[in-house]
Amino acid sequence: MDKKSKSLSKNQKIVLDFIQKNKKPVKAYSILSNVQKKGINAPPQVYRALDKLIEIGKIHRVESQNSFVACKISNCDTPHKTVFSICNSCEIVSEINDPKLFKNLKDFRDKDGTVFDGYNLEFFGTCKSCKNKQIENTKH
Amino acid sequence: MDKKSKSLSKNQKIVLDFIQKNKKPVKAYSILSNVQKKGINAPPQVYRALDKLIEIGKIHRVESQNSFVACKISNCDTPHKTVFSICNSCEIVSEINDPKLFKNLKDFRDKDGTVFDGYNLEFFGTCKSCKNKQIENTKH
DNA sequence: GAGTATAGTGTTATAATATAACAAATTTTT
DNA sequence: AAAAATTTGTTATATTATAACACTATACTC
Repeated sequence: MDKKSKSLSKNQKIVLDFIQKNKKPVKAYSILSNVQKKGINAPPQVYRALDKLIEIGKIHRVESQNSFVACKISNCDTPHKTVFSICNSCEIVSEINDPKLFKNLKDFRDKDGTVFDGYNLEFFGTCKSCKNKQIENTKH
Repeated sequence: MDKKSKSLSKNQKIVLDFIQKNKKPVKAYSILSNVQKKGINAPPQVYRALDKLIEIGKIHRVESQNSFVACKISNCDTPHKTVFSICNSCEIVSEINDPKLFKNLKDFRDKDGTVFDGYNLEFFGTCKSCKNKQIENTKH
C-alpha cells in the first residue's frame, strides 16, 4: 500500500473502486448513477474525485470517449503520459505499455526544442475479437 | 484545386473558411455564433459540417480541448493520423509534421500484432513564448 | 431525361458532459 | 487549539453534442 492510495478521501475511494471494477472505461454520469447508493449525489462530487485521481495517476481520461479508466501500469506515477489502443467497433480500451514507444515519446522534441511534460496517444483500430466476428459474418 | 475541396457543400465551405481564418483551434459554438450571419442557425448544421471536414481530413479535432483546427499539412488525405503540441498556458495548438515520429507511429503494433487505422497524439508543454513570459515574471 | 439513390439542409427539442459558486465539515499543519 | 488547506454537499447553470423529422439539392444509372 503506497502513500498515494492511503491518502485517498472517501469519495475518491468510492469512485476509484467503481472504475477499477470495470474492464471498459466508464463515463462520469455512469459512475454517478452507480455510486449514488454510496452517498454521492451530484456531478461535482464525481468530477472532483476524477480530477484528483487523474492528478495522482490512478486513472486516466480517454479523451476521444470522454471516459475514464483505471491505470493498468503498476506504481504509475506518471499522469499525462498515456498510450491507449481503442477498438472502433467494441470501444474497448487497452493501456499500452511499450518501453520503446515510451522512449520515443519521452525523447521527442519539436522544432523549437521544446520539452514536453506529458502526452496522450490514442491508437484506433479493430481488436482481434471484433475482427474475428467480422470474418465470421462474411462467411455466408 | 483537388477533388475534395471542389465537392464541399455550402455549409461545409462556410465552416472550413472560418476555421482556416483562425490560428487557434475553435469551439463548435464559437463557430456557430460567428457564422450565423451567413445563414447557419443551429448546432446540428455546424456539427455535420465538422464531421464531414474531419472525415476528409481538412480539419482535425483536438480531443483534449473539444476544439477544431484546420489541417496544416498540404494535401492531407490522412484523417485520424494526427500529432499536436499544445501549450498548457496559452492553449495554442501546433500540428507536428515529423517524418520519423510518423514512421514510428505508423509501424507500431500492439502485442497481438494489431495494425491500427489511425492515431491521435497530443503533446503537452509550455510553448517558447509562454516560457519566456514566465522567466520575465520571476526576474524581480 | 425520368427515376432513384445519396448527401446535404433547416428546424425543434433534448441528451450528455462539465463547471461555478457558496456554505459547511473534515483533516492537516503549525 | 488556532489557522490553513482540502474535501464535502448542494443548487443552479454552462457547455458540448445528437436525435428525429420533413424537405431540398446533387449525382448516378438506365
